[in-house]
Amino acid sequence: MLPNKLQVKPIESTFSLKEHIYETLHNGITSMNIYADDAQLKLDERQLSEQLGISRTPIREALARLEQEGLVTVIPRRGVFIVRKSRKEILEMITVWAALESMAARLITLNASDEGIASLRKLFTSFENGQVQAHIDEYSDRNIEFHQSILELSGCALLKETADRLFIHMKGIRARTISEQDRAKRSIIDHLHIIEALEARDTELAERLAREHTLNLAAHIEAHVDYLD
Amino acid sequence: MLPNKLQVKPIESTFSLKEHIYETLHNGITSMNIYADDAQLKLDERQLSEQLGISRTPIREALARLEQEGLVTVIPRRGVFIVRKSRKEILEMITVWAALESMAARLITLNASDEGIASLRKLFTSFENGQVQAHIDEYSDRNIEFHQSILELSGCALLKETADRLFIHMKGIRARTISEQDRAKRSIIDHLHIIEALEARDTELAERLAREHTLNLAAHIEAHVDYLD
DNA sequence: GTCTGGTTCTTGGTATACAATAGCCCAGGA
DNA sequence: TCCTGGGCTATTGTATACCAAGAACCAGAC
Repeated sequence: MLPNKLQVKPIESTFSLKEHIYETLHNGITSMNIYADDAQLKLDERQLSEQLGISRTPIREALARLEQEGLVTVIPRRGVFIVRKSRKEILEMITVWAALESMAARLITLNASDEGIASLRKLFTSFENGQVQAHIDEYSDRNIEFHQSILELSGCALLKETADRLFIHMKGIRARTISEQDRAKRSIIDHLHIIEALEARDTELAERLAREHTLNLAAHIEAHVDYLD
Repeated sequence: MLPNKLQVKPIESTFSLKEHIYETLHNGITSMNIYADDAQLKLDERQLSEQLGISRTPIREALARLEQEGLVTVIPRRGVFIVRKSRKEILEMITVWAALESMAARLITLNASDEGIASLRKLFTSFENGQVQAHIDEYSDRNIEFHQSILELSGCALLKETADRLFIHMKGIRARTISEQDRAKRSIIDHLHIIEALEARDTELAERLAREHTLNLAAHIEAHVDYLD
């Protein structure tokens, strides 16, 4: 049966050049390995404007935004450069992240619904029998989902937003560290413990476990990651 | 005795138009009462460019930066508007802040020097005899200093940086709430307790007190501040 | 070979013109 | 009087031209 009212497309994609360029550059930067020795870290406004067929203005706006997020730095009369995060900066990000996530865990025990907490457990049902090694890629995705969900369930949008801002810089790093088998196994156990604490509404325990789990990542990076300066 | 080597000024002030405009607008916005009924919330690019005697470009860059910080919002073909934070957003900011500051307190007990912790106590020596009411303005300054110092002493620059980003939006709010006598007195007691916990290197206690102190502010605002929507 | 001085050329900063569109106002008709 | 349609205005988005600063390079002198 056809509708008797005119169906209109709900929303016109609010396409904006600077937005588009921002996303393009953002994806490009976060998906490249900026720590490779031969990585091309310099960006050229004019070259980009030619490649993309647009003027410099929207590119400059996109670059300015990327600069404020800390992905690039623009040095007057030198050029625009993709920034390599130092080991110290990465560790600080994880520290802040731990602060955010532990607060999120706390809030969940106080405010979240039982259904919300239950949804966390579902993320890991397929790994119950220690099949982590077999599906390491899928696990990595679930791992990220788990942490995103924790922040989401806290009910504090800013908490998630702030963490997301940090997360931008972590994609590359995290994908590497998580793929080490041993850590994946331990990580999944940690997650289940956190879920149990949340289910039990044990505020202090959930907070502590969430914090320690994240800080463990920091310790691991400090000890084992050597491609940072 | 005169130096036998040429003394040079260490750094040339890297004056930039967009930087200057950014600061001007930033100061202007944070120091005005944007919650007054008759507050002028609209900004005009061209008007600003005429007033300041420069072109629109650097103004647009400054506005873009302010937008990313959440101080203004620019609606295409409508204009640039100063954003009023909702009560919910303010409360979320304080929640995130609490997360950051409690982590900072934790780190201080683990890493900071005794001298650093001692410096905190000095901030409040002049208020020891309950002279808070008499010097409420000075107290307000010290209060801010205290929280800044906590984040500073944590040794995690990003922690402070992230908090500063939130603090931008709090200036107006905080100045009002702190001036209520009763709260000032309670606040100073809280601070001293936090300092004691830090001095004792009691990690868990310091973390808890720092968190609760900040969350108390949230509770107070939720209960008593009525000029937010 | 090395240092010095200047010249060139790259590159971001700024100004300005033009385009696109959302909102407003007014006229005209029912 | 109210509604509708069109065009006018206000305001940001985008393109482009020009400028200034300084990094890099090169030549010449010692």
